[in-house]
Amino acid sequence: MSDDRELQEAVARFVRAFGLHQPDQTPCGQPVPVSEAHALGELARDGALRQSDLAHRLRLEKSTTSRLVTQLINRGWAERTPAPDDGRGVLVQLTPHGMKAAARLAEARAERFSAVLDRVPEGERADVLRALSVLTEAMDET
Amino acid sequence: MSDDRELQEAVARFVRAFGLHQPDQTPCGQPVPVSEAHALGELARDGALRQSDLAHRLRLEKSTTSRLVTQLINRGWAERTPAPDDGRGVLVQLTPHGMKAAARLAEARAERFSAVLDRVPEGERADVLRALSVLTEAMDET
DNA sequence: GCCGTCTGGTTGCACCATGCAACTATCTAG
DNA sequence: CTAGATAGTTGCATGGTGCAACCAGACGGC
Repeated sequence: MSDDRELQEAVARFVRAFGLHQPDQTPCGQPVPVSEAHALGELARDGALRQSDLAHRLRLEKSTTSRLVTQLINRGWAERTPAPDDGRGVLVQLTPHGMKAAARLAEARAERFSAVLDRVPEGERADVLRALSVLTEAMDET
Repeated sequence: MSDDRELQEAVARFVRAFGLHQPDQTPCGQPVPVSEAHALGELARDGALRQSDLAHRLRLEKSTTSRLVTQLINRGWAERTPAPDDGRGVLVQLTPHGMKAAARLAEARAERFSAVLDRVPEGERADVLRALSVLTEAMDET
């Protein structure tokens, strides 16, 4: 029946409404490319990461990740250090500057999402969060 | 409180899990660029559209939309005709070929989403759909 | 210790996505 | 009829991605 169809439309609308098309700024209005924002988020949360690990989390190809990290470095937000246990790998880590950038970003996100949540009827907020998780998990398994 | 934070993480994960990064194929596995897929969907659903109208729906700049339409035309999926009521505008419309492409796409989407919904516990499907709508609406108003 | 293979990264190449600005054609008010 | 708004097109600059080719270090079997 039409649950599929509804979900399709719902997702399509969601994607557009969220403004994920913009390549050079986050949907939250920060002048930071989307990919960099994702990377920044992971690095800020979990500290130093192997580049390959980062690629895996962001679901990006290693080459893309490599360039992404290079960009972060060019902004002075991250640095590469040789992996201690494996001569091939590198560890990526935020600089203090990068930490600040991540914090700014997080704040902007919080503001945006807070505003969005304000528009969601009080009683449904938990449902929305839960639904999103359920959906993501389901997509992950597919 | 941390509802914001949860929502942020949830959305970020959702975006990645859905694979929206891929520029040259839909998250549903079809070898069609994402933008074209969106456009195709609108045109298949509502028939002929003014290019500016399409731009508005896809939340894209008119120039981007213009090129997007050109690509559809190059694939033989759409055609431009002068707008009957306004000498400046053009109407964009799918060709039979485009209709077929849209149908294929819709089917692939349905398959993917059907698979996803299968992983969502029966009782929660309606909630998920509803939550997504609520969230989209909330984002729209922001 | 050596060789074949695997794995993490980097770089070259091709393509897609987007916006802004400048320009043309057309429409609309006064 | 002219000034200003609107629909589209095209040039230019940025960004995002993957795949393939290539390099270097790691690992296993002999």
